[in-house]
Amino acid sequence: MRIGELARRTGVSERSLRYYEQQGLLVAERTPGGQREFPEQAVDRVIRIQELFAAGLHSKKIAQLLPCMRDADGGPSAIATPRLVADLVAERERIDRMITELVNSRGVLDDVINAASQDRG
Amino acid sequence: MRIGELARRTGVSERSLRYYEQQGLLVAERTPGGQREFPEQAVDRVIRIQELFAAGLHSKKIAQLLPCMRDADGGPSAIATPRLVADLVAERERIDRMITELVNSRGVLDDVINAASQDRG
DNA sequence: GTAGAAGCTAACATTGATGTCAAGTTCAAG
DNA sequence: CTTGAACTTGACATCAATGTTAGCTTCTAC
Repeated sequence: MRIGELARRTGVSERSLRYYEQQGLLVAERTPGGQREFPEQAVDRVIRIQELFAAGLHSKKIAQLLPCMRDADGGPSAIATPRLVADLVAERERIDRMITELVNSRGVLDDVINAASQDRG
Repeated sequence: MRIGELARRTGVSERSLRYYEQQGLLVAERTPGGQREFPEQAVDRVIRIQELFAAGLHSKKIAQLLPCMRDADGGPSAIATPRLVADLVAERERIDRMITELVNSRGVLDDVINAASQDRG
């Protein structure tokens, strides 16, 4: 599919998709005229890329990580190096702390929202 | 306490603490010489501010939110307006989506880490 | 072949919290 | 009083993903 459809189907801007390709996170064929042709599988991949961005990973690390993920259509095409594994373990710890913080913040918002709705009966 | 101690005890840089005060997130007395004097309670508050930042709230929204939180030492000093409540509900939904994404990403990292460690037995 | 939608590259802007540096002031202890 | 640590304000820099614009090209359908 071309970039417009991918953008529509993932909710990610064309600008970002081009950026992802530039960073090596997406691979696209090119038509003779030079337009990008993404595989169907790109939809899932974009969604996972977004999740990893949301988790605070930088594009460089995501680029290293992606080949080691098992895709919908098969096993991973690479195994993480020990160095990468160490990085990922650190990221995982960071994500765990982040989740804790998010849960706490969610609780704070809950309190404030509940206090207000209770105040107004 | 002065800013250095607060920075040490919260792990937040002095730069950020000054920024928080400027944004109305922290209130500090001043010594006759003009130095900030933070109350003991600022430690908890800074930690909660950091959590809210981590949750993706902007300083402006946090500033609105803070007076409505119940502090360690008492009830809330304000009740959220309906407008603010609507905002907070939206933020809460965003946080929920964010947690979901984080959990997914954590799973991806787990897979890659496990695949590597298993590969090396 | 032509019109309009969709795509391309490239460059510049934005955002928002935080880092950093400079030049000067205050504080605490001898 | 003096010295050094701690503090002040202000300005400028950074980061990384994304927005925006401009000028040009390709594709699709008639």
